Amino acid sequence: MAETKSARRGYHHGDLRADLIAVVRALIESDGPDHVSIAEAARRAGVSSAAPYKHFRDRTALMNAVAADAMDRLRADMRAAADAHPAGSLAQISALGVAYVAFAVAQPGVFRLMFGLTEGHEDAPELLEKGEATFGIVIAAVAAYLGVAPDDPRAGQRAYMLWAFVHGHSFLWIDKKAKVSKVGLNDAALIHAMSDAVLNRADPD
Amino acid sequence: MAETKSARRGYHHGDLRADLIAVVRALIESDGPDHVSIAEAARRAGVSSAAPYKHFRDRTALMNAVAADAMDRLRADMRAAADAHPAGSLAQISALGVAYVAFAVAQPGVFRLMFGLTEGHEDAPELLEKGEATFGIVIAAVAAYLGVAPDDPRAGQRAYMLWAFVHGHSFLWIDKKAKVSKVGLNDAALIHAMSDAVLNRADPD
DNA sequence: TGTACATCAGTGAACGCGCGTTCACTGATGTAC
DNA sequence: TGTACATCAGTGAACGCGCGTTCACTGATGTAC
Repeated sequence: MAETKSARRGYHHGDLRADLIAVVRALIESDGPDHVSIAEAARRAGVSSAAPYKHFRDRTALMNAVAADAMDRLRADMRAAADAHPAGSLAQISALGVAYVAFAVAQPGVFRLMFGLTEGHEDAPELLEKGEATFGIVIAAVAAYLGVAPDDPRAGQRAYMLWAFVHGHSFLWIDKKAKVSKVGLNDAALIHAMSDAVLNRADPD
Repeated sequence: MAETKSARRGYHHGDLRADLIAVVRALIESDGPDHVSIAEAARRAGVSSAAPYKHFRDRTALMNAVAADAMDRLRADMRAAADAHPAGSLAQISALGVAYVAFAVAQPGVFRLMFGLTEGHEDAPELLEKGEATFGIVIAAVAAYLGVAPDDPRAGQRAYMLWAFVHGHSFLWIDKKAKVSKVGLNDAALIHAMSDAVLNRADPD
């Protein structure tokens, strides 16, 4: 939040737009993306229920802004994870998966907003683009590991297989549909084993 | 539906309970699980908005009944897929994955209801049990393939890896977050490649 | 075969609620002169 | 440095809406005799 509520002075808010995004993020985590109301967000920001409409056309626009912001943060996390390991190493690829799952577990509500079938995503091609840019990091790392060009279909296929796996693992976890502890492996070991299996064995061709 | 609306005669409905479940299933597919209202369901069943409360304690109970019903159908689909192939074959394991994804794609709304973080699932341990029974089919098939006992941790681990993969693949697909066509492999080939990789290569231990 | 009655699946009207959004407005701010 | 003014981020009251749920009721059905 740009300013705490108590720090707000006078008629103008300061940076209501940024504050609303922060407040909505918090609401999404506590209530779920579908139960967030603009009215409640305005209340939390200490502002009338009509004020948000000065910054966002409607509810959908606000939610999309939160999702776009989150996509940027996810990409930054993964970028950082990739940069922490040698390019083209298996460790780098595992680290990308670990970062993805960590993001989902730390911010499950926002993760659901980004990757669920959310109303208004059809009209926000920018979101899909941001998502593809993030996936591009994975493709590049996989291509480097395999020693092929990034546009080689094999890189895209293996990267997709890994993405689907960490995506499913994330959702099973945050939706409480599988007790991860039951599997008897920690997260990182599971992701590492999967990366190894997919990259050294998968032969779909 | 037990009776079509037009076939309904007189004061009593016939089998409102079953009809409501069918109507809600249809509403879930068209509007999404979170946008289903009891009022609308009652309207579609040709009944007053208070009638559903004779059969379900509240909205959550109705939704849970739909989810439980769907879990049974998913398990039956997977049972049938398993029975169509030799026990312990790779084809059997792939077929289980294909059946899972097919269910998700055919009934995305209900799939989301079953596997999303739905309100009231905490209080429906029966759902978790049904889910675990379904997953048990996969564990058994994997154990047979690996030639280990079903309670061998390796079977559970490999089965979970495969589950997470088809789960993620399903959600990316139905949530329109990845263009499956882009990967350049069809569904069955992708799942087969994954099963092969995980079962013949993964060495987490 | 006929009647009395208990059961309970339906009705329909009502409740309180919170929502998204619109509207004419007001007052704080920054800039041009 | 001081003043006039345009801008526009806020207000607060109002709207229409559909929801979940409750309530006292009514009438169809099946069973006991």
